[in-house]
Amino acid sequence: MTVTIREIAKHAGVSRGTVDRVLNDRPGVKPEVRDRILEIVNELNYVPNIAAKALAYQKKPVTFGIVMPPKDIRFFESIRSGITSAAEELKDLGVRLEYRYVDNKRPEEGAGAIHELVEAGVSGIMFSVMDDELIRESIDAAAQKNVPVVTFNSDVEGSKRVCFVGQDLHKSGVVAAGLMNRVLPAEAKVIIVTGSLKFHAHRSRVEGFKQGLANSGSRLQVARVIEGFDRYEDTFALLNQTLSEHTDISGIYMATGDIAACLEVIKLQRLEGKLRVICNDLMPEAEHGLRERIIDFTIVQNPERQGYLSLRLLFDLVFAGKQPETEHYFTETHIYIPESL
Amino acid sequence: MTVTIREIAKHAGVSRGTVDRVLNDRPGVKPEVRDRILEIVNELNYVPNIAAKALAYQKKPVTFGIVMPPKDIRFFESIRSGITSAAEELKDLGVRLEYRYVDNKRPEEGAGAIHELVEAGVSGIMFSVMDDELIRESIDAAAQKNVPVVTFNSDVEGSKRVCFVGQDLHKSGVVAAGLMNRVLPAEAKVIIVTGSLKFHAHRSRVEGFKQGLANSGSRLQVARVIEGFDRYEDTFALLNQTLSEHTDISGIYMATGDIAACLEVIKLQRLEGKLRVICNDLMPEAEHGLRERIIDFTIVQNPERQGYLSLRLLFDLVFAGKQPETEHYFTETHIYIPESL
DNA sequence: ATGAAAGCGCTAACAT
DNA sequence: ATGTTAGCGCTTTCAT
Repeated sequence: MTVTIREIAKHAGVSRGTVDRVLNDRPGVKPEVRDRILEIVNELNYVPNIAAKALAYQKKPVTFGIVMPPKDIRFFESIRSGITSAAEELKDLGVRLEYRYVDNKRPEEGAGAIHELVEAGVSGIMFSVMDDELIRESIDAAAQKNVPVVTFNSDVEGSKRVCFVGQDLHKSGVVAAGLMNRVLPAEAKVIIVTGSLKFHAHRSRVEGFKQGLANSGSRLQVARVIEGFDRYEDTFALLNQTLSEHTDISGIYMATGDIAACLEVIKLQRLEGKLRVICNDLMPEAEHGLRERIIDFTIVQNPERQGYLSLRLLFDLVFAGKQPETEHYFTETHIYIPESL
Repeated sequence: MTVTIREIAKHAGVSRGTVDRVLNDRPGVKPEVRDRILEIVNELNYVPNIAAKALAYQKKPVTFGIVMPPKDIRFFESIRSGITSAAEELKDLGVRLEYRYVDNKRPEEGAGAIHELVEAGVSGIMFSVMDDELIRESIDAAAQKNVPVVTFNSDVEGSKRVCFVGQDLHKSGVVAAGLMNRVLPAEAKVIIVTGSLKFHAHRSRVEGFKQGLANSGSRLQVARVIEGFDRYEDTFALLNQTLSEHTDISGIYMATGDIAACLEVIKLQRLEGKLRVICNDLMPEAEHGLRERIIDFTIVQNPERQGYLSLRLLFDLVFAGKQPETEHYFTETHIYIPESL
């Protein structure tokens, strides 16, 4: 027999309305009554019926806000598709989505979006904008008003977000090292391309790679780490120069940075097939590089799943009161070669 | 405004009960009325509300039957975990599961299970038992009685199952070839281990592998294809013999077969690290081989997803009347190395 | 502070 | 053959 609100009410000798008030933290119940009801709820192991809840909410659908970089950022496409498929499943349960696209470089936009959404009465927020003090405050303010925030893809550490869903950057570096080990001879030299070592996110992959080499007792050498600052020109110039100067390089790990620039340099120097190249993610340039057989492997961390899971976690929290089981949800690491496309 | 049954009824000038009868193919409606209602349903683009449906079904929960090999078959563990997580999501919508574990080698058990489940009144069946005439008949009989069957992991071709969810065996072979190409020198020799070339499923991977080599213009040579009939002894003996006779082999593709046997032979001949070994799936032996660095890669096709998707498809079909979009759903192909575990 | 009752959209049992 | 109505479990509004 499933326990319903009616049951609880009967046991407590009150009306269902009162039980509902208690369960949803609404005011207007004497503390002692509230306590007694909560006790019974626990004792009887009451679990709300989602279908009934969804049906009752029909008039005033539950809305979740989503704050992320603009649509034209290709990287977020697959995350969006994951969100969409979760939304598809939850549509039947009356869940609506409200997107806010903000500039990653302007924390005030992200913070503003959160504020707006909270004012608009959303029941939860998915958030993916680069870490910043303004944003942290904004998330905490939302938490204060009982609007849970789930960060995805990039975390806002130290904030009161309920959890983070994203990649394990360190691990992707370790995996890249593992691959290099398998495709290169023992003492080969490789270089790493990253955005900027100042950023934790960029550094993680580089560190993972180095640690991966160390852990496996590899004798591969990292000849150089190039910081391209995610700009085409810088990446192109530095990589071009490095490869000209060091003709004994046999592998490149594109940890972060402009893949197109990397591909161009390789073509320019006619190194196609002579270098083993590993990059991350399945953006169009990476796919292109794979198909052209310039890139050997790309390491992907299930972005669809990131989107799907974030929304699902928010839903479970809001609808079923189910707290996330961990603070960090990492999506699985997968390796792609052209044949697996 | 969402279109409800009430709306339809109003438009058609009938009662909601009648509309319900039409929508659920229940008897007792004049054909002309039925047609008119269906017309209106289409015109107004009616979509049933899942939450309401689930709530109404509360008394008599919808049950899906699952027929698969016994629990002790490790391979099905991850598929089961995928089923479980879908079931978790659907529990709130009143979905119940009824498992039947049957011997893969005894078609009559599988056929019997389907029959029983249909008699027991399940609303749909997930099925994974090896192809056979008896089974085909049983699936068709279920279809006749309006009980949809989704096959997963291994298909029952030619039957009236609504769709199949599983691996793309050919593709896994192609990917294996792609990997071999990258880790072995141009003219190296490899051998393939399979169960029996008589079985379509076993053959597919082997063919995929060969075709993968051909397509990429590889000069790798397949020195031999060994049929181990999925038995430890046969696999061990044949592989041991082959590797003794051909000392110029530099790679093994374990397409299908006993991985433990393969690992033993390699250890026996002290070939650890000298051979590049690629296998499939993430069973305990494969994991073990990966960690020991005897197996270089294992190719996995998302078994959790197979379980999850099969149940979800069944649900969508039964609850929302959503027909599967394709007859074959293939899960994604992923490559694992020890570092990605 | 608490109770009673009217839905949310659909199903099923009962009436006509 | 078709209409009516009482739930399914929860929320919310209106009484008390």
